[in-house]
Amino acid sequence: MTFLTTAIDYPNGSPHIGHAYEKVLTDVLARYHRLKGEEVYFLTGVDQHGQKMVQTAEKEGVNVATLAQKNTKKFLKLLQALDISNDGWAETTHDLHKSCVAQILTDLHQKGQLYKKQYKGFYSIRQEQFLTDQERDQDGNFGPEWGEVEEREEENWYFKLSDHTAWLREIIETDKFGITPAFRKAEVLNAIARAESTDLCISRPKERLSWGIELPFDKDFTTYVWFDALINYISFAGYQGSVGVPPASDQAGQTNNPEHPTIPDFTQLWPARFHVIGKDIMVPAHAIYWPCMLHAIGFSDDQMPNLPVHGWWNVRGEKMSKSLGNIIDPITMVDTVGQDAVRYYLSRDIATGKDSDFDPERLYLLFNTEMANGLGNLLNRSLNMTKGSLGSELPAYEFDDAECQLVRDEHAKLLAAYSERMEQQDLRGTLEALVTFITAVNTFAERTQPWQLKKDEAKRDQLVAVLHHMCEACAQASILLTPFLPAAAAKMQAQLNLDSSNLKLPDLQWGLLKPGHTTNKPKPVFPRLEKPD
RNA sequence: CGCGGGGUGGAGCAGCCAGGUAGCUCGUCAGGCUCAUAACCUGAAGGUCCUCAGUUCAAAUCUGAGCCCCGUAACCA
Repeated sequence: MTFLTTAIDYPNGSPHIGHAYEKVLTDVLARYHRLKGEEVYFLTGVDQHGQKMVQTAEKEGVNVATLAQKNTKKFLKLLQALDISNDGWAETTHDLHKSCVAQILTDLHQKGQLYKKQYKGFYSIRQEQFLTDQERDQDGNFGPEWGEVEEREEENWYFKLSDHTAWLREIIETDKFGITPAFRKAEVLNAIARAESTDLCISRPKERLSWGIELPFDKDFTTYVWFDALINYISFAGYQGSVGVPPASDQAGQTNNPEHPTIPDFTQLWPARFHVIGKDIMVPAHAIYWPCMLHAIGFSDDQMPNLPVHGWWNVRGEKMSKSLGNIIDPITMVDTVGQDAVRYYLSRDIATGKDSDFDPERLYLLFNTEMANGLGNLLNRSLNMTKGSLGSELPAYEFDDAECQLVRDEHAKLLAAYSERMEQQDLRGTLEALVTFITAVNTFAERTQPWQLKKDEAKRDQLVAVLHHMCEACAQASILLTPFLPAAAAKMQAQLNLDSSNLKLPDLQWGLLKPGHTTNKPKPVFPRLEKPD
């Protein structure tokens, strides 16, 4: 089974376009793997514990559990708005997760991977962590990024991270723990060098923080939020038999995928094919803590996940932030331009791994030119001519020529490029290949001029061939578009009268529309977006 | 400071890891078509791939030096 996850979001605020991006990116990958015929389990969720949740709740004057619940709903709403096809849903306050974390802590404690230590040092209240000399700047001071720093003496529990760093370096260098793009891998290796000698403090005294998971062997402490959150990737995947009914991933109290009402068998899921994450949580959490935790728990080298690290959407070259007031609300965006346009833009206008600028102008432009004018118009003109010239029926035909052959060649090229690009998580390149194909088919129409062929009864066989190639091309394109725009692809298929339910990528070949196939009434699938103002 | 990203025709970006006719979307100019969502197609103009040096038969791509821009508090993918 192919197991894909997103990072779990921190619900101390509303989701923004970056959250939406990670969901769409992972959803496209999940749907792609399903299209390949793989059984997929796609997990996403929320990380509800931690000091910052408590702080936000205090600021808003509400109970922290209430806050978590309220904001979690917003993230669930986002999944619906974007038609995210997650199979599982992780909430770290769920009992199933808490007991799994407790079991792991107990286990690590017994293995001697955890120890208690008195530590006196400088503590950043903002970052909730002790600072070491490595955090000092060249003048020996702690920079403003740490906020208020105070000297504090405290007893805490530590995880022997340093036991695993040499091993970690090895599996990253040998790509057993895959990190992409390549420049991120270099960054992680660099970060290991800096963090090699320090262990990870995994507890917070309960009097300071009680919102979290209690250490099972020392009731005076709460588990550090990352040590808790990262475990969601296995707790909600059935690790240590944590089977049972997971939390509901929609507001009707159902999991999104009725095929997976309970958590599947862990041995079939692990290792995760991908943990899709953002660049900000790569170091240290996902690229250092997490593999070391897995190693300490006892996972072998070939049971390590892969880490595709995506970039950020900026706004006018600036980082998106609440203080700049340039946050883009994905749900408003979907309400304005529709789910298809948002999914298309988020897939189309960013190179996976890099940053990009979120530019509404480009969203309109790309969607209108490539989907409305390109694919949508192609489908519309194909169906219209089939209806007007052939009474919506595509009978058998004999005709073939170089132009027809060219369309089939372009289709073969598309199939090759599609898989190649998708295997590299290059959504943008994949869509570019699709657009190239669409253009080729539009060119085919210009050259063969079916509207002229129609006038000559002697050329009817050629007309049938041309229209079949056009409709067939649309059918093919609709299948390949499914991971990106599932709703639009389904509409296309309805108009083409194509049942795609059992179609898988490996056996996708030219000839989906058999002789005698009838098409349905055309109606624009991608209405052009009218720019506001 | 250190760490990281970037500098590619008018705009925005791929390509660089695994050197070998510089690619994509838009824009501009000229033309064609009329089946279609005022959509589609063709042709053209436009580039010292930041600079310098090096390696090489060959460098946007590798190496070294330099210049410039951005990120590296919080909110947060």
